[in-house]
Amino acid sequence: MKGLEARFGELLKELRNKKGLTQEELATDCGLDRTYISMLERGLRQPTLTTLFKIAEVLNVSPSSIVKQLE
Amino acid sequence: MKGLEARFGELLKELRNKKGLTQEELATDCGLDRTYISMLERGLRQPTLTTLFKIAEVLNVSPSSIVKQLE
DNA sequence: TTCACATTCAGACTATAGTCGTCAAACAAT
DNA sequence: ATTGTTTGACGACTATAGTCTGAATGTGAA
Repeated sequence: MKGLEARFGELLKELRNKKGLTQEELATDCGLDRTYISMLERGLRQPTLTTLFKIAEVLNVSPSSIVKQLE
Repeated sequence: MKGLEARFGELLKELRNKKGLTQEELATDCGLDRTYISMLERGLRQPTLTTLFKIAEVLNVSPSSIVKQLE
């Protein structure tokens, strides 16, 4: 079983691509750093709650739906 | 509108009490520190994803249901 | 090829998640 | 009043979330 961070990273990349955003666009819209988004997608970092909420808002999905896909 | 950390803290306290656990019992079952649980409940800290999952498991609720109550 | 854009990687940095030891406040029970 | 239990609060600490700059690598189109 893959780690939680890795699964979150894959999902994030998938959702971002579905919205047609680059990592940099997502980052600036979230008020986050470009390289940090890259690390999230590669499973090298995991978000805090508020970061999850910021990302979900920009991606137009509910934070809970993201979490649900990780369960 | 109250901050996300504060709302998470209140919810955590409510769920913990509903299960009849002390902060210390919850902490050891989660593999976390007692003082950290105290800080979470007081809204002084916010969890990362994996911490959210650990806590949810011990409380017998789904992580997404916790997040959903914060939206 | 070359140009432009997207992503990875690396290092140094700041902010905060999370630990640990301890003590005091609050609240029960006797 | 005292004993035990729970929680709050504190400072100091370690681990990691998150920033910043820049360079290397990839990708695709002209």
